[in-house]
Order: sequence, then C-alpha cells, then structure tokens
Amino acid sequence: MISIIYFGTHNFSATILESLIKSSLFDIKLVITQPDRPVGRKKEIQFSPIKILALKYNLKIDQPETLKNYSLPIAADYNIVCQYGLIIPDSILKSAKKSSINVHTSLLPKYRGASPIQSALINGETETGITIMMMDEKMDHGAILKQEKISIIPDETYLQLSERMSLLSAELLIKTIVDCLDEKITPQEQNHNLATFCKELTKEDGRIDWTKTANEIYNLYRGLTPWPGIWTEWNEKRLKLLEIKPAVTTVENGKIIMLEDKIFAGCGQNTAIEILKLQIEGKNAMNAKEFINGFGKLLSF
RNA sequence: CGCGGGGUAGAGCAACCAGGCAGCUCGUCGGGCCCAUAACCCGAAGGUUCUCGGUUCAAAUCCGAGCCCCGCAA
Repeated sequence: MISIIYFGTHNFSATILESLIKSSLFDIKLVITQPDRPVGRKKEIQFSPIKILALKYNLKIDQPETLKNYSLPIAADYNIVCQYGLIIPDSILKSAKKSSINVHTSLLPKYRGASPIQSALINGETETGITIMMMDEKMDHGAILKQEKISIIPDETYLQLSERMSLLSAELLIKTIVDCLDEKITPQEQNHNLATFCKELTKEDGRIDWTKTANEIYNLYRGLTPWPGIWTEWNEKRLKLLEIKPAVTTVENGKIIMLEDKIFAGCGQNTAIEILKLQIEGKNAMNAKEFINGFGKLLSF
C-alpha cells in the first residue's frame, strides 16, 4: 500500500480524504489538521471536518499550532496537502519519501492563493479547474502533475461548484498518485509569468459596491455564498442579501423599490438586481414578501 | 462574564423611551363583483404581548431574574 500523511482542515479537503480512505489503495499513517478553534458567540470548541472524519475512521491525528519547529514523527511515501491553512516548511515537504503533493482548485498558474474558486466566480470566469502539483518552498508554485478543466455553470454558487470540484479533485488525485508510481508523469514547470493571485476572503469583501453592474454584483454573490456573504448598509444596520439574481428592470442607482412582492435594487450602468431573500442585523432571515409586509410602509422613498 | 439587536395573531412588523381600548401589511375563513382571477369591494375569526417575580388603581410598556433567536467579533 501507498503510505500517506494527509494535511487538511476544511470541508473540501474532507471530501478528498474520505475518497482516499474509501479507495483502499492508501495507508494513511497520520492526519495533520489545525488545532480546534473556538467558534460562534459562545466560543464553543469545534472540531474541523478533517478531525471529525479522522476520528470516525480511527486515524492518527496531530494538531500542531504551527509547523515552524515541527517534525513529522514518521515519514510516508507522499504528503498530501489540501486546504490545510498553515504554512508547511520546506523541511517537512522534503521529508516525504517520494514527494509532497498539493491539490489546488484553479488552473495554475492562474489564481494562486487562498480563494481560487471564489475568485474565479467573482471574476465571472466560465471555466476553472483543478491542479495536482508538487509542492516547493513557494506558495502554489511547484511543478504541475495533472490538471483538469471544469466549466462553470452560469448560475452556480461557491457551494455547488466547490462540491463538484471536490469529487473531481479526489478522482484526479488518486489517478495522479497511481500514475506517478508507474512513472507515467513528467512534472511540468508552471509558466510563472502568467501567475495571478487571490487573497484570503474577509467579511469586508462582501460589502456591495452599488456602482458595479448587476452582473458584477451577482458574480460577487455567487463567489461569496454562503460565506462570507454579501451585504450593504440600511438604516445604519447591516443588511445581508442572502439570495439575489439579475433583474431585467431598471432602477435608479443606489435606490431600492418594491413592486408587489418583489424587491429591486439599482446597480451601476442602469442595471438592477432582484433581492429574493435577506436578513437585517439582529433579525432572522426573511424573503422579499415578508420584508415588504413588515417594512414596506416604513421606507421613505 | 467580549460588543450589540430582538421575542407582540399563521408570517413580517408597529405601539415600549413618556404606563391607560394591543394596531398595520399579508395570509386564513365567509360573502360580493367578474367570462375569469393570485386583482378589486364588504365582513369575520385568530393574542397568556417568551417565562417567572416585583412596582402600580392600571404593565406589551417600568424594575429584577431566567430561557430562546440573530448580527458583529473570534
């Protein structure tokens, strides 16, 4: 069996780990995931999806706060890294008997960095992809082992695209490792001149700039749903827009109008979006009709 | 004890600050109008105002304790 040490933390990564487990080709010697973090208003400790999975399958787990002075207790054929979230020193990468491999959710060298799927959606790309690569000392910089394109469906949001990509990634990763063992793959160095980068997302990225067009705002919504979500200010309160779509009507820029049970908001260049579901700070989520029933006559336009 | 908003009819809200018949939009039910309708007109039902205690002639409203929901932060 092929031995593996797996580095990961989030949901996407968990789907891949589960596929590796179920394939029965691998001996997963150790799972490295981020320490348990306090989450939510009550700061309850929550396990990462990877930890939950590892516990379920009785895998060994380690959760170092940082890998800076960490050394792996054992070595494996491959270190597999996906959505781990902490920097892995070169010494650990090089400690793999064969190599350290990363699953990256873009067509490298485009979209190096922390939010490749979201950024592709936000930029209105019609296709993106998955890259299986060898890791080196620089972020998302190593030689490419395998790459596969995936087309982006016009209305899909992060959650849906990410779900599709995770299944494909798992397949591609397994295929890559098998091909590597058979020495069927020649790593291809990336064309570093074409590299683009994307940052880690924050809530502030979800603030709507109403001078942008309806399509741009819709793409932002698609990329940032469900987290961190898009929002704007209303009556000095944060107003989250939970579900929107581009509208065919025209509304004065920056204004909100209500027609029967629909809400429209004016965006840049005479475009508009329809708001289907929203949430005011401190309140539960509500749909457009509920909002109009309760707040409609309070608005002074 | 991190900061803040909230709990009122089936839904979403108002009334609370400054105590005095609990109201609005929608939904539901009944009737009318109409070729017809989710449209329009008339009418009705539906409330332990989250819980417990206190103040008061009188509490949705003021005071105290508790439970629950949510936004921020992490």
